[in-house]
Amino acid sequence: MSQMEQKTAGVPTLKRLPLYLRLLRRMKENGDEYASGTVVAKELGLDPIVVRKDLAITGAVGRPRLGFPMDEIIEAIEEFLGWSNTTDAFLVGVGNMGRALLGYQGFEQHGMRIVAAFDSSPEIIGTKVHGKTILDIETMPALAKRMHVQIGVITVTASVAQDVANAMIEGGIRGIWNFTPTSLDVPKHVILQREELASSLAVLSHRLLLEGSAD
Amino acid sequence: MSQMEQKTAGVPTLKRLPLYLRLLRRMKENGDEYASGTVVAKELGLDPIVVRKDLAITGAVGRPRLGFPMDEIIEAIEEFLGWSNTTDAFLVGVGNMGRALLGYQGFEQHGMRIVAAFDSSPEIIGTKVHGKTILDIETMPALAKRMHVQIGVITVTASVAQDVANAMIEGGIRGIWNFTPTSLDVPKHVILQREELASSLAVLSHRLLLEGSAD
DNA sequence: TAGATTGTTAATCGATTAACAATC
DNA sequence: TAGATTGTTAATCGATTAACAATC
Repeated sequence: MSQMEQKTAGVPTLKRLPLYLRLLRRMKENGDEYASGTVVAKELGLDPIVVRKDLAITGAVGRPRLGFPMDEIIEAIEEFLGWSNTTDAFLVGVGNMGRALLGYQGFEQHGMRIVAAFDSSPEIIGTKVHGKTILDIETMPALAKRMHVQIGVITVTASVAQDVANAMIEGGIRGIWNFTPTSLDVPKHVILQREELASSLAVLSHRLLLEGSAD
Repeated sequence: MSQMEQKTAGVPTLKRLPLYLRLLRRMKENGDEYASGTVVAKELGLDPIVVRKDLAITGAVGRPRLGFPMDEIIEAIEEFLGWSNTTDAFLVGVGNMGRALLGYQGFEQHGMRIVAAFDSSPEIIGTKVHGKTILDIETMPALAKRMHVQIGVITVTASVAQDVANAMIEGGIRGIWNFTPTSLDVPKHVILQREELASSLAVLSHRLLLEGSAD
């Protein structure tokens, strides 16, 4: 229906939008009918101007003095992120991290549903993890193609991550969420999102160091 | 011994340093004696100028035509991040994510060692997870103080995250790595690092949306 | 009206990108 | 010497911060 042009946003803005969304949903549960950028900013410890700009990019229109009507602003963020409908995902690699992600209930509120999980180990294939039967990795590309799966989550050992990525691409997967410390090579139409725990730790470590030496 | 001033770096640089470090360690294993910014950049898909600037900030000095002596550059990065000695950490909340992190072997190569894990559930306390006995959360602050633990990893349910953070601060913990979707309130001398899976998913989702609508 | 908030325009800051001299 | 690479200086780009008019 809406033929409107999808605007593009910078990465920092995109990363903050889910924080707003989570808070706004909670405020809605509490019965609030409007949300002002000021309140959102204070609640999340952000600058109000940042929040206002971020919300503006979603196309939502606020009312001076009141803020944004709750349903409109929530829908605007969901629409902007493509979270109005959840996208199907496959997960490959049922180790520690894979199990944790399979058990995490929150993804559906963030636009993604893990519809199947795969592994290569005969001991794991066929077992159930968090209610999902683990399938043979060999069957993954064909199944991805048939089900038009868009997102692939990689939680295997670093050494086989590239092979798994290749298989996902063969299956028509367009977005890869990589939890391994491997730099993947993919065609440029495939979108890569790397989850790098070491990077977070580096930021934390460096700040601890500075803080400690400030005495 | 070295009285030198610790330089400060921007967040983007800090996040890239672990990628360099991992690659350089692998190159060293392979017997390489020098590493040039050019090679590192190509291997990781980054701009060579970015790599050069990032490496410069660690204080390492390269040789024109050759690059950086392997041992010197590795040590410079480790030193800069405070990863020459591993820092002790406590983990609180042995659910899906907590278990995954306890099972992850890689943290010690990134400056952190989880020396104990805690939970509040009587069914879990006393059991072993990945070889570590789970302790009662009630004992955590005193133990943190006694052991001078610096880092606290929070993997509990969102609703109790603030309580756990408070207990950690009571125990003298200076850096908190928060895996829950809760905005924590902490004194300003405490360093917060939030791990927000929804943010990564937002970036991926938005790009999928743009790519898809480009047809 | 008075006042809080939106939305926009301008200024600042920091990161990335570009250009190039110095060096082994 | 020739050539690849470092290290530095300048230019560009984008994000954050500041200022302020418009509005209900």
